[in-house]
Amino acid sequence: MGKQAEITIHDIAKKLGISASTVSRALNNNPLISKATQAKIKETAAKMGYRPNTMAANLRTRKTNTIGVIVPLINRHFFSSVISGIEDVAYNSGFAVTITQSNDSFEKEEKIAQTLYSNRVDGVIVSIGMETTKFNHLKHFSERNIPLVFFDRVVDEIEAHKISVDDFNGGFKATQHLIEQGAKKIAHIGGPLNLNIYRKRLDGFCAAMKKAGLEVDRQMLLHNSLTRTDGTNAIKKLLKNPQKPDAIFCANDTTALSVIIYLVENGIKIPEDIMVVGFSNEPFSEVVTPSISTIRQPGFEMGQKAAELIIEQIKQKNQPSLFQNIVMPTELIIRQSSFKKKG
Amino acid sequence: MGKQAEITIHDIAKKLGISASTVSRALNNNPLISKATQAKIKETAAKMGYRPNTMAANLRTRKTNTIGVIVPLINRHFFSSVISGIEDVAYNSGFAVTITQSNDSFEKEEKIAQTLYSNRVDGVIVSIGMETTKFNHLKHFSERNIPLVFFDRVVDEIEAHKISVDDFNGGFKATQHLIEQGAKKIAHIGGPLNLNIYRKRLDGFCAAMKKAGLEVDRQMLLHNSLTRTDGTNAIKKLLKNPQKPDAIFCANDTTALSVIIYLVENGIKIPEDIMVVGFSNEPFSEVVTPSISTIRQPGFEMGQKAAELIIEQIKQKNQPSLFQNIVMPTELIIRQSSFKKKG
DNA sequence: TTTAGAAATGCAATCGATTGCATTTTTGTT
DNA sequence: AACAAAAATGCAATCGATTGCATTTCTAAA
Repeated sequence: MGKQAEITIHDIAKKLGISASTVSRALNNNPLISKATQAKIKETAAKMGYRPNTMAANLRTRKTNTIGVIVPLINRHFFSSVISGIEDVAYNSGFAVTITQSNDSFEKEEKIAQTLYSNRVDGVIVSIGMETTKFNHLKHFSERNIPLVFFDRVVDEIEAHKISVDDFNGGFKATQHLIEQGAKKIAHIGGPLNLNIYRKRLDGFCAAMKKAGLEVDRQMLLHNSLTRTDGTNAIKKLLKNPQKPDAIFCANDTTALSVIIYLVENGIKIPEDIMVVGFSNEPFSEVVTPSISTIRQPGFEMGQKAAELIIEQIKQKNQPSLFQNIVMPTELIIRQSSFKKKG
Repeated sequence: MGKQAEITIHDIAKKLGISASTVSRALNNNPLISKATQAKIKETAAKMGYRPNTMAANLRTRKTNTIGVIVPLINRHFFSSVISGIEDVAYNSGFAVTITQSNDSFEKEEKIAQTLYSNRVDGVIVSIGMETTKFNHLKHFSERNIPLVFFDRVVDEIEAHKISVDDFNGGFKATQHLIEQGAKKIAHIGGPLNLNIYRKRLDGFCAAMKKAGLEVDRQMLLHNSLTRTDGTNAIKKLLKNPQKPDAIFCANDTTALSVIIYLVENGIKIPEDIMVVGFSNEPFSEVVTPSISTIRQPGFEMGQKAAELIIEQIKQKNQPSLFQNIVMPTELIIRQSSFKKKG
């Protein structure tokens, strides 16, 4: 088979009768090398089919030009949007991206973090898993001056750049909208409270209720993992209450979808009997019937921003004295599932 | 700041008064090392917070334990499912995964391939972009004995393992189903014909038509990039024909969605006036109204299989004499957009 | 033509782990 | 106790590119 030998700078050097250092410098556009020599070296390198061995360079320079990314699940629209944004910016800055998924398992998240460290990634962008309540595996990075950027599911306990959407405001706007549409008994199906995105959405919900002088009924607050099944169970539970809700704010669109499907199946009218608002603006939200009112999260842009921040940190070597806490604005998208009348 | 120095096997060796080779062997569970020494070394390594430097090992062993993945767009349900499947298997076999997206740009695909090679990934899993008609950048891998596995958008010209769904059969089943539902004038909105998945879907379409003794009307065959906009333009065009279709087989769900939305907006009844079938089973297809009949593609499983195949190749070093061409079965999912009566 | 200074190139160590081969230590047998 | 065989450990080269410092070559002014 065409078992081509691997070509190194030494091969090029030998062929041209010069030293490897000169070849290395020429290929890196080092101005110490004369234009003539550089041209000759580059030409020969191309002709010989030379491809630099990044590992060797990495080992020597102690840089990998690689950004590690940890997300709960790649195959989720929001996360894959973020990844896409990260990849976009990283690629244009000459960085590779290593993607890993924790599957919301703490154990896997820890192992992944170790692997990324062993691979000496230059920086890590992470959104923590649902089970994560300890953070040593992540502190490890900042302790070693390896830039860390959190997005969406951020960690308060660690100093780092953080990018999140305005979950509080999102929860607030969603709830206020329901109130404006005439809701009085609003339920909330939220996520695990160890994740502050869900705490904040809940806080926003409560704040809007309080502002409107409405009571938050304990029975109307449910928390689970926000899967399709969880959503169905939650709506069943809510409908068993003596006090039935006239509106539900779900902490994600998946749950909202479950709720809607269950309600439609059981002949309960949306939005007339019960209004529903979700969170995240998943692609299906727009096209389902009734279409789901939701809070838009700019995933791609968050990814871009995360990559920009981490690359900036990587380039300026030492940790910045001031960490940014970027809160992306949320946008309420009103669709059929909650639209009765002009607010 | 806690600027921890990096710990190497030499540090461990020095602390224990032994040689670095012994430390290296102990950490790699080499049986040459006595149990006692090994235990002591591992303990000390843990205590000192040692983390292996993968780059150094990689350079020496000429392996990276990394799989490169090239997809057109990460942020697409099918592709992110595949990636998720790849990551799943790779992680469990100790491989890292570097993900890149070509954005369907040939230029970017070429550069990405170079970068992956420079990073000396152990293997590459790829689904080519829409613009790709030349393959030197990919042949480069197989010529250098770097395992290559294609999925979905495979390349006939290169010998390698290939994993695709049965696009022909998918197209055939979709069309046959429409015929069974009473369609006579069936249109097809397909993708670029340089991608064989779209050629095969078209072939399946034509075969089913021929089998039923139906004519394929040239006017009823459109090809574009299958975006939302393309879909809308295509349906507009089809409706302008003197001969209007009574059914449309779309080569992906996105196009089917565009078609459906346009038809609904214009008061054309689905499936009564026009039936629609898509391809891929995107998450929205199930929940849109009318729900979209489609062909299921097992993305996650394809990713798993791709990872298994490439890892197998990587481990047995030399290229297999026989390349597999795995064709995953497709499944027709009948939903509202095409269901008039029992087939 | 010299020669100082600038420009270009080369030497050799380095990054951290691996590994073939040599050497030392241990074990078991007589 | 002696010694061969087996087990454990160490030495030193290696992977390929980078880079501080030394050396050579070139340029231009005297």
